[in-house]
Amino acid sequence: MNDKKNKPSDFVANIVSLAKRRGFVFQSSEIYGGLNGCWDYGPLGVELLRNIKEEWWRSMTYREDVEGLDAAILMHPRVWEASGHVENFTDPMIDCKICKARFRLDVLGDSINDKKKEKALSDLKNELKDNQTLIEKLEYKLANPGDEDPFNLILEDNELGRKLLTKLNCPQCGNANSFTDARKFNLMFKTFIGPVEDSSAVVYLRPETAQGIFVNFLNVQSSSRQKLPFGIAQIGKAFRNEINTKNFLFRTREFEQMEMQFFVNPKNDKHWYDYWKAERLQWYKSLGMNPNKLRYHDHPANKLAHYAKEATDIEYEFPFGWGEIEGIHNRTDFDLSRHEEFSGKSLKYFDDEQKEKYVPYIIETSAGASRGFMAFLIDAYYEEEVNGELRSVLKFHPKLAPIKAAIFPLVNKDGMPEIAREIEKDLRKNFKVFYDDKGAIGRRYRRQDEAGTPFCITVDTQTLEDRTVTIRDRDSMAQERISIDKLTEYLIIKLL
RNA sequence: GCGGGAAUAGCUCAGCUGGUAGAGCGCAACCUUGCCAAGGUUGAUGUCGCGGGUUCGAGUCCCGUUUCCCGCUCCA
Repeated sequence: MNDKKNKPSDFVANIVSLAKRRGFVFQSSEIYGGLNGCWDYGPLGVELLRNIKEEWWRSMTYREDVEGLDAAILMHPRVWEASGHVENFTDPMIDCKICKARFRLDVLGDSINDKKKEKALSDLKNELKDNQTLIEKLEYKLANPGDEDPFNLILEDNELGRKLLTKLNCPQCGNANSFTDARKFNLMFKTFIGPVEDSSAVVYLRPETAQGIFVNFLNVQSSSRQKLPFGIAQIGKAFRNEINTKNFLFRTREFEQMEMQFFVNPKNDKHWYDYWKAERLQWYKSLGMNPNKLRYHDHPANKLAHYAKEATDIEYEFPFGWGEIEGIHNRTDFDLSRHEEFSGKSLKYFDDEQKEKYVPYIIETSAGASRGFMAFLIDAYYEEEVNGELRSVLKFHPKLAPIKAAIFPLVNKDGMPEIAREIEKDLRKNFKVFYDDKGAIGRRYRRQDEAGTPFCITVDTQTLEDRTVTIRDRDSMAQERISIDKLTEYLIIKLL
C-alpha cells in the first residue's frame, strides 16, 4: 500500500493543488492575477519551511566549529564586482529568427566545426579589410585568446560579433544570416539607495547569500575566537531575475538559501570537501528523504564555474526529473582573494600552529530552502488504498511536520471535550498542536493525514475511567494506549 | 524567449449552434452516530483570470494581456 502511482505529468499540478487546498503554498498576489515565479507560504507551509530551516540551523551551528550570521540583503555594489556577478552573471543570447532556437552567444562556437569557423573568420577579414581599427582588434584577439576559444571571444565582442554572426549558419536549422542581435541579460535585481535614481546610487538585491559571509570572515573569526578550520552559516533570501521560472518552487525569482562556508587551510581542502559532501547528503536522509531519490552529480572539470576547483550537486528526483537541491563547492581562495583585491583590505589568516599566513580555501555547502521544501513535500506525499478508499497522506519526518499532534474527543459529550481541551492546553506549551471535534473520528484522522500530522490523540470512554488516551500513528494507523501524564514525554522522544 | 494546453465556488470539473451560472467533494450550523473520508436537514461562497471589441444580449465569438501546466530553450 505504499505505491506512489501518480503520473509524472499530473504530479506537479496535483502538488500545486494540494499545496493550495491545505494551505502550504499560495500564488503571490493571487487576487491580482498572480506574479510570475513568486509564491507565498501559507499556515502549514510556513511551519514546514521553518522546521526545515530550524533542522538545518541546528545541524550546522550547534557544533563548535560553525558560527551563525545574518547579513544584510543590500550590500556595497563593489561586492558584486569582486564576486564576478556584475561581469559574469549575465547571459548574452541570440535567437535564430527562422527556427526559433536560442543559443548562448559565448558557447555558440562549441557547436560549429573548425572548418566552418575558419571560413567565417576569413570571410570576416575580407569584409573588414578597409577598416583598420576593427581588423587590428580582430588580429589582437586571435593572437591573445588566453584560455578561451578565440572564435567565442570574437563572438562576444560587440562590433565584431555582430558581423561574424552574419557569416554563420544556424547550427539547428542551417539557415544563413538568421540570427538576432545578442542581448545581454544580468540576472541581478537592481534598485537605488537613497532618493536619487542615478547610476551612483545603484545597489543590487543579493543573488546569493555567500558574499555576506565572505566579507564578514574576519569579523566573525575574531569576535568568536574561532581557529581554522571553521565555518559560517547563514539562512536568507536571495533574488535572481530569471528569464524563465518553472516547476512550481523549483525555479523562482525570490528564494531562500541555507549556506555554510567552511574556511580551511588550502592543504586540507580535499578532506573537508569530502567530509561536507557526505555530511550534507546524510542530512536529507536523516530527515526521512527517500535515499533512492537522492544522488550526487559531480561537475566535470571542464564545466566548473569560474570560482570552483571541485563541485557536486545533491540532486533529488522530482517528478519532472533530477534537480539540484544543494551544491557543495570547493571555492578555493577565489572569493577572499577577490575581496582583498577589490577592497584593499587583507583577509589573510595567521595560522598559529603552522606559523604561516594565508588566504583560506572555502568549502561551500549551498542549499535551496525552497527547493528542499518542495523535495520534502513531494517525497512525503503518498496516495494509498485503505479499505477500498483512497488515503492521501503526507509522511513528513516528525521533526518537519507542521503540526505535531492533533487532539480529538471521540464524541462531544460525557466530559470528553473538556479532557481533550485540557490535553490540548497542556501540549500547546511545547508543541504546535491542533484541536478538532468536527465530524466523524475517521474523517478527522484523514484530515490530519493530509496535513502530515504524525500523531492523533483521542479521548474516549476509557479515558473517563483511567485517564489514558489512544495515540494513533499517521503512517501505520496503529493505535496505542498511553497515560495522559506521559503524553509530553512521549512526543518529546518522538520529535527529538 | 518559442510552441502547445489551460483558467468558471476552497478543490476537481460540467455548462450544446451566444439568452445574465451548475454538480461532486470540501467548508459552516444543527440532529443522529461513535475509532479510520457515515447518514439526514439547512446554509455560505462566483464581477466565469484581467482589459477591450462584435452583438439587443458574451462564461460562450474575436483581439490583447496576465498566470499556471507540458515540451523546447535557458539555468555564471
